[in-house]
Amino acid sequence: MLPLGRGESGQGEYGLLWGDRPRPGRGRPSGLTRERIVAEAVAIADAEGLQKVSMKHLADRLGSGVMSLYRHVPGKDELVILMYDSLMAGPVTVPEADHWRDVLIGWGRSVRDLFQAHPWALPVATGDRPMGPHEAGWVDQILGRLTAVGMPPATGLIAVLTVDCFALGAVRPEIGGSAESTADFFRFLADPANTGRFPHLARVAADIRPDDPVEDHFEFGLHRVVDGLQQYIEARQ
Amino acid sequence: MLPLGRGESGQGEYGLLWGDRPRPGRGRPSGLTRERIVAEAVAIADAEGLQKVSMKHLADRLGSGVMSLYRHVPGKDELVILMYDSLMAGPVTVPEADHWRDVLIGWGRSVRDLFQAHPWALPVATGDRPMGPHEAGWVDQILGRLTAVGMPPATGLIAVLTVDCFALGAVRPEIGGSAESTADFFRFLADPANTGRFPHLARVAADIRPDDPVEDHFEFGLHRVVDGLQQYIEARQ
DNA sequence: GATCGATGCGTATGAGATACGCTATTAAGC
DNA sequence: GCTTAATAGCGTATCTCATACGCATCGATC
Repeated sequence: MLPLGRGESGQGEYGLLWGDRPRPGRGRPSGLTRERIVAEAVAIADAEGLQKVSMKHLADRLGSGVMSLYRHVPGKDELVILMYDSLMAGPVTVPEADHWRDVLIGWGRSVRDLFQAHPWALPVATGDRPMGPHEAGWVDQILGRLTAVGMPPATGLIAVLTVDCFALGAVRPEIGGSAESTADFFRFLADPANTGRFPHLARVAADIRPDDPVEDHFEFGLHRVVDGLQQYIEARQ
Repeated sequence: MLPLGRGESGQGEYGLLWGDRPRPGRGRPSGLTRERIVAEAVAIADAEGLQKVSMKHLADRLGSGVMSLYRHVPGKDELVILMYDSLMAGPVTVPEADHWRDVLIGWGRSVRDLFQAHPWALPVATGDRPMGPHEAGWVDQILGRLTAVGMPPATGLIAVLTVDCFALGAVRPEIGGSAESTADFFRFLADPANTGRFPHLARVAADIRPDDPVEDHFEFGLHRVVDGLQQYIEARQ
């Protein structure tokens, strides 16, 4: 959560996230819409990477002129913010559960799934950005699910934050071709030439086993985090 | 960990991270060095943000021509990778401790401190990048500290990864002017106009207290993560 | 001192974001 | 129907950047 800028107050240029744009009566109706622009930009980023989202490329895809886009979004930076927030439109998909523990596990996996589907969004998420309405909606929904199974709201918020933070940090190695790279790295460490340089890493690399938790460290970590939260909560009751 | 590219094998352009460059006997000795370039780039990013690190700006600071830089780094993208890895040169600063628990806590705080000092590095860390030698060195050192106080190496690795992931995800709200923004956000939620839109968040916002864990959610989460790890490890013994 | 191999760097190129201003289009009011 | 105001679409120009290319320069080696 960073600058908010609802309406024209605050950061100004971020009013685009929260501001309700009035429907104009007069004037030419717009063929382009912000929604269409943002959706197409997300499609490009998903398929070709965020780097390939240029105003020109985007305009070509939409069959419009480059400068037309600026009638609907203030600039490229703001577009990226809108792209990110748009990912969290729609309902959170967390399986039904009777215990908050399982809700949190499901939430962590949802976050992972989101970033796996849109790898470009991870650096955006960790950059300086305002919290958008769709993101807030997601958090609100998951909070609702937690309170519905008996968790106090304030506790729910901190729990959601903690799981969210872990998921955000842990999803990077899950993205793209990292699995092979990790294996590559361990092979590299096993090479005698490098054993001396990183002795402790080399020792681990030497006796890694297929059933080792490193192999699925997202699930491993997720359960440890939830365990830790459970221990805290139960101790307070 | 992504493409490694040690030497010329693998990704090619990332050989710059691991490759030992030969000292040339002949030819003009270089006034510029990769180290100086990277250090100056880091200084710019720290002071003005990563966006302001342009080859021109950098060259001006170094008193050299723009194209001279390309004799020492292949390009801008690679420079950023080098900048990131350079942050982890030098020893890890984790206080002495007798129990692995405190080592992990100290490690988590070190990671936080690093990104607080260099906020631009967070999106770099979460982007697609190879693991560099300095980063590997950091992990190796902390692994050594853990094994020194009796933790099995394989367990140590997964524990370090888990804490690292949490810290990486949790450090963003700690950066820059986020504290005020969070407060702003809660004020926003308290506004009756928004209560209906995010009912659960609004309820929490209404009764947040100064001593609430949300106020220092990094420390809170860090301890929960380590609690969870401890529970797992003790259960296996 | 001649040579070779590396560095320093000016210039040119091309991509990208975006300010400006003109034109086209439509609803509202007459 | 005609005028007018408000808005969308967008071509052009400009500015910032990264970087390919090639020449000039410099020093250690021979």
